[in-house]
Order: sequence, then structure tokens, then C-alpha cells
Amino acid sequence: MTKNCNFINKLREAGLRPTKQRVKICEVLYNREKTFHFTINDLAKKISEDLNQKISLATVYNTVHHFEKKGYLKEIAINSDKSYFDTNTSAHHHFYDEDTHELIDCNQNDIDTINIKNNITGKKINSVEVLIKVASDNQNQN
Amino acid sequence: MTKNCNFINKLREAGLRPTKQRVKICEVLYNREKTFHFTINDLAKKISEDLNQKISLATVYNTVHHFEKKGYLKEIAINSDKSYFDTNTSAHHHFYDEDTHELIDCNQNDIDTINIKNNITGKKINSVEVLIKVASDNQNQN
DNA sequence: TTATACATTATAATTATTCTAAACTATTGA
DNA sequence: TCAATAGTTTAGAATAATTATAATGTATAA
Repeated sequence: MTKNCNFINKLREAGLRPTKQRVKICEVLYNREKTFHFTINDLAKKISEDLNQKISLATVYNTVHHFEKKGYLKEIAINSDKSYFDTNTSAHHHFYDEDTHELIDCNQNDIDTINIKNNITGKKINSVEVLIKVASDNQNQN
Repeated sequence: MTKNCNFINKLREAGLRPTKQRVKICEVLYNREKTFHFTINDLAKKISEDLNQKISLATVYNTVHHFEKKGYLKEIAINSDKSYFDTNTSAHHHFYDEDTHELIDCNQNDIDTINIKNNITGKKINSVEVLIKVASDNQNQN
């Protein structure tokens, strides 16, 4: 279990003042074994459930975006109506379960390394991401 | 250049009545050499530019979603703030130019076939999509 | 040709997100 | 230690994208 003082350092490193709210958000995001996939709503709900404290939605948005800019969170594009974030910021791919709307990290050995043979002229590749949409095998698909 | 009567047939096949509006939308979407990548706004603007007729935004939304359901359009997830659609519904991947916000189809020979070695238990793979984000080489990245 | 089910439309409602401006707080340096 | 200040939080307003509504219009089948 990571101590708050680590979060305070983390925030300082990012040039962000370690306020109560930001430390609380860090606790929810990073005090866990597995990586966390969430929407802003998920996160806001989790905060008000886990902690006996309301944090303004605007603050949650601000903080998540700050963290994203600093590379502490990564946005994962699934579809237009939900914006997912991932606490695992390393280059990796995802499964998306269309039944449960759950995002699952892809392991190294689930997929071969992607090899881009031709890039757009004059551009550099910033990221390569694979999204594998899955659903129940035993039912009709919509 | 595809004749309207083809569009009428296409609509009928989808179980959609070939109304003026839907045929016009088909013209804009499918009367072209290259595949078309667009947001609803792009499309609505293009319609009112190309044709001397206003089509209600609601109709554009409805029609695009109908077409998507019928497999005549594919939604491409880039990020949360824009919903892109693609008239190329075959399995293929994309480059996304972060400078121009343009979506470009990936050719077969730009990328090796993606091989998923382990899938989630009990699920079937519905799609595998790669998004390659690119940007200018000669400038600072944000 | 007429009844009916499906479509279109303008507008209202909803939702997600960002903006605003006032109140608050961490930090810095005297 | 304490005030100045620059950054932060907040509620609520503003915005933007999308969906719902309900009245009017239209393609289709009998």
C-alpha cells in the first residue's frame, strides 16, 4: 500500500500542488494491485463511495486531465460516448468486452508486436494501439 | 458515378425506405472514388454545400446510425470528443494525423496482419483495429 | 386510393464536458 | 511566523454533441 507521502512527491514532480483532493484522487487511482480502467463518472462515483468526502466534478476532470498531460494516465478511445482512462501508461493494447463494457489490458504474449511497414510521409508515429472488441460467443450479436 | 437507382436498391436491401433525404445522403457518402472519413458535422455541412437542400440534423444522425447498424458505415474511435465514420467497412486499420485531425486508411501492405494469440475465455473476437497516431516530425509535440 | 407504418422535422431535453468567477489554500520569502 | 501571491477548488452557468418528442409528411401494400 503506497503511502500518501509518495503521492505528494508524485504530484510535486508533476508541478502540481499536493492538495487534499489530488491526494485523494491518487489514492483511488494508484492504491491498487491491478491497473484501473475508468470513465470520469466511474472515478467520481468511486471517490464519493470510498472516501467520506465529495470532490467537485470539475476538480476530477481537471485532475484527470492534468495527470494525462503528465503521462500518469492514458486515454483509451473505445467509442464516442465514453471516454476511458487507464492507469497503465506503458505501450499496450486492449480487449473491450462489448457485453460488460469492460476494458481489459492485453498482455505482451496475447499479441505479436505490431510492425508498421509504411508510415505517412513526413510524419512520425506517436502511438500504435490495438483494440480487440469481444463479446459472448453463445448469443446473437447486435 | 453510381446512379440513384442503385442507392434506392441499397436502401431497400437494408429495409429502409428510399426517401429523398436518404438517397441524397447516399449520394454524398458513396458517389466518390475514395472512401470518406467524416464526423456528423462534416457530413451535414457537406450535404448543405453540395445539395440545394437542407436536411434536418436529426435525419442525418438517424440515417448514419441506420447505415452503421446495417454495416454500410463503420464508426472509428479516435478520441472522445469526435465521432468519426468511415465508408470503408472492410476490416482495415487507420492512421490518424494529430496535426490535421485527418483519418487515413491503412493499406494492406502498410502493416502486417495482426495475430491475437490469446483471447478472453468464452468470448469471440468481433473486431481487431489498429490506430496509428502520427504528427509532424519537425516540431514539439504537446 | 387509402390506410398505415415508417420518416422527417424543428425544437426540447439530455448528457458530457468546459468555463467562470468567487472563495480557498499551499507556497514563498521577508 | 505571516502575509502576499499564485495556483486550486467549487458550484453553477455555458457549450456542444447527441437523443427524444410529437406533429406533420410520405412510401408502400392492399
